[in-house]
Parts: sequence; structure tokens; C-alpha cells
Amino acid sequence: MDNDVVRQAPLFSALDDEAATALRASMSEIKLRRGEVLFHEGDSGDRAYIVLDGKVKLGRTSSDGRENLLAILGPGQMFGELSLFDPGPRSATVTAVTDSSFTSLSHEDLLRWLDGRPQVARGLLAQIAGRLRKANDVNADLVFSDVPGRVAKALLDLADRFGRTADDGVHVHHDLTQEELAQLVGASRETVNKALADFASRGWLRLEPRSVVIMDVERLQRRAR
Amino acid sequence: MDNDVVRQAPLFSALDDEAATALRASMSEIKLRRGEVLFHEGDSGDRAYIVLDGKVKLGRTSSDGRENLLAILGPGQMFGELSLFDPGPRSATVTAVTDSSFTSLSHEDLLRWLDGRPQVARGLLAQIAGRLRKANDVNADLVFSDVPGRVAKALLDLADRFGRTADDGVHVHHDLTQEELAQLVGASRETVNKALADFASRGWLRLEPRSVVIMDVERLQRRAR
DNA sequence: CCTAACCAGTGGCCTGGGTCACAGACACCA
DNA sequence: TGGTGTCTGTGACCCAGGCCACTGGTTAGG
Repeated sequence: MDNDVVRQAPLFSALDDEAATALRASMSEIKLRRGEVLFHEGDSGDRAYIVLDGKVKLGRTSSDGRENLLAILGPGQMFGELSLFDPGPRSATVTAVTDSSFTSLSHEDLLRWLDGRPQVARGLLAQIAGRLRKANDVNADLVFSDVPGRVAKALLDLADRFGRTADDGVHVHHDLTQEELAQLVGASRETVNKALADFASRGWLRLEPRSVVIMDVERLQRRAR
Repeated sequence: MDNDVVRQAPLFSALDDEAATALRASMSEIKLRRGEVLFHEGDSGDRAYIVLDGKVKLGRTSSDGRENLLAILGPGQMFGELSLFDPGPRSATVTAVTDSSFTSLSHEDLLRWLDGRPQVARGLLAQIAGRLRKANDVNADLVFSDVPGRVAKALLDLADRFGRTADDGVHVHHDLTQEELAQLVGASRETVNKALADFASRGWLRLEPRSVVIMDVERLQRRAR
């Protein structure tokens, strides 16, 4: 494993080589195939993970069995850190959306490692603070925006993180079924489908299996706010 | 100002006396009356605050002017810390719900102060992590629960933090108008009113101006999940 | 006091979106 | 090469809850 993969995580990007090597020593690698679950909501566990390759979804299940996705994470992103500071059962289920690999890091390792390095503590704080800000945004959207608006927003966010710009538009291979997309925006599969079909009929985007090509980012942004 | 007020903040509860005194030295006190605004969403600012006395609401306004409350905070609770790590415009407006007082603490002061004290950094991390967990819970509720359910949950939360148990039930002086309560749960004033009236007619609680007396916590909890 | 604001309570109408019920399109087998 | 499961596309129906319109009660300010 290369130091670079660790440095992909924004949190660790500022590390010097020696520190990265030291950190790496306390980490181990894991692989999953699409659909496999890393851990379930309610499990105990005190490891944090960084996605090296692939994508995962963080989801929670309501008492009546319906599911809600908190986030889709790709390479360089971290999850499970909450259990480091707020120990207790895992608050979400993590499932691979594509074949994926991760490194992990235990509670004690990270904490011990943190104590001497205030910059890293700050980085972690910044990371979690950003996440909190985003969670609050999602909240406001659930209250204020309609389903098409939330779908547009979700697509733009995915495009930002996973999109590749080509001359016919921004290709976004989000790897999500429409069902998953629906769980992400907090709506039913049918309604999301209709919103997507509507966007497509207006020429704002083209639908492809588990991916979209956004042809008019401008319009989509306007619809999202 | 007494060291105890600072220690009310869970974050600083573990401080020894010397540290509390040192911290206090870099803080200054502020007072607001009901309805006054401490700062607006979009303002710049890099101070964090701790509520000494009273209550505040953190709210955001949508583009079309409607408002959504993120949280109600009381004595010992901190806010504005996000701007410490994720500097930038304030992400919410803070308004006094009752006459209130606060101490504040600047960016540099806190960060400088943090560097030598890893336990405090951890405390802060734990605090923000907890907040993030809660924000995610609220998200799930917005997706899964109906308005009466969310109202019940909000009341129980307020009861937890501001309630006083008496022999006729738990008295919760939340100091919120029904309009504010509605903004907190992401619903209209009318619907919240009807939910409250329904709970009252079932004998689960008694309504009083800006407060409720919960007479059957059990039932309310069942309705909330 | 009197009047103006604000706040709580309630009924009625109307629509966004959830649920149901299918139907076509692939893909991956046995 | 039919068969079974997963995914997408769409119409029909229905209800939770938003918005509107009022009423009565309470508070604050002149």
C-alpha cells in the first residue's frame, strides 16, 4: 500500500512522509464486493475507515424496515469516526455500492496518534464540522424543497464528487439504482423516477443505467434552489 | 463571573480550577432580551458562545423567507463552534428566546488554548460528533415520521432538557410559541396546533402558554417512535 | 383604558407525493 | 430458451399536511 492512498483523505493530506508511514503501520486493508455490508447499524465497533477505492452508502433502517441513506462516499472519504469519540453502537449500516477497498484504524491508534498532533485534531474537527454543516443543509432541504429539487441537488452533489466532464456533458457514474437515489433524497422510487424523466424530457440530462449525463448544469442548478 | 458557569458546558466540565480561571480570562459576557438577535446567518464571525442563562434558537431562513429551527439551546450549551474550524459565514441566525446571557470566546483563543490540551480537543470532538449524530436522527425523522410524531419527539426532547417533574406531570417551560415549535419540527403552525390539541384531548398533556405539562410520558413516547 | 399586535384554536379546500398495480427491459442462471 | 429476479417507466388513486380564512384571547404600548 502506498502512502498516497492515505493522503487522499483530506484529513491526512498535510502529513509529512514520516507521519504517513507511521500511520500506515497501524492500518490494515479490507475489500468488499457490491452489496456486501461492512457493518450494521447497532453493531459495536470502534474502527474508522477510509475508502481507498469504490463507493459505499451509509444507511439507516427505520423501525418499519424502510431505509434512508445519509451519504454516498468515495475514495479518500472517511467514515465511522463518530465511534471514535462518541463510542457506542454504530449509527448506520455501511454497504458497498461498487466493489470497494478500505483501510481501517482503531480507536486507540487514532486517539494516541492524535494526542501529539494538534493540527490533525483540528483537521478532524474541521472534517466533522463540515459534515455537520452539510447534515443541517440536508435538513433544511427536506423542509423547504420538493422532491424534484432534492433530486436535482443530489445529482449536482454526485456530479461534483464523481462526475467527469466530456463534450456532451458531465458524466456521472453514481452507481446507484433509482431506489437508492430515492432513499438518499428521502422520497419514493416512483416519484424520483418521474422527476428524472421530467428532467430528461426537458433536455437537462440523459438517463443511463446507474448513471446520468448532465447536459444543462445551469438549469439543473436553478431547479435545485 | 463564577468558574462554575463555564464548567456547566459539558465540554469544560473536566477542567481543573486553574484551567477554568485561565479560560475565563479570555472570555467576555453578553446579554440579550427576548427576540434580540446575536448574529445573522451569513454574517462573518469567529467566536463561539456558551449560554449562561436563558434560551436561544438557531435558525435558518430559506430563499423565500420561511424559517427553520435547527435547535433550541439552554444553559451550558455551546454554539458557533463550527466557525472555529470551518471558518466562513455563520450558517444560522441566533435569536434569544428568553432574556439570556452568554460568554464568548474567539477563534484564536480557543485554538491556542486547545493545542496543549488533547483531552479538551477530544471533548470538543465528542460534542460535535454528538451533534452530528443528532442531526442525522432529525433527518431520519423528517423522512419517516409524521408531524404528530415529530411534535411528540420534540416535546420529549425539550422535557429532557428543560422539564421539571412535579406530581401532576412534567412541566416543560419551553418558552416557544407554537409557530416556533412548528419551525423546529418542520411543519406548519396549524398542523402542530392540531397535533397538540389532539394529545391534550387524549389526556397525554395539558397546554399552557409557551409551556406544556406532560401527564403521560409513556404514551407520548410510544407516539413518537 | 382602548387599540393594535400577537398568539392559539379550528374548519375547509387542494395538491404533492406516497402507495398500488402493471408492463417492458435486461441480465443471469439452470 | 424459457424462467426468475432486478431495475426502470407510468398511470390511477388517495391522504397527510400545507395554505387560507376566521374567531377569540392575551399582552403591550400609547
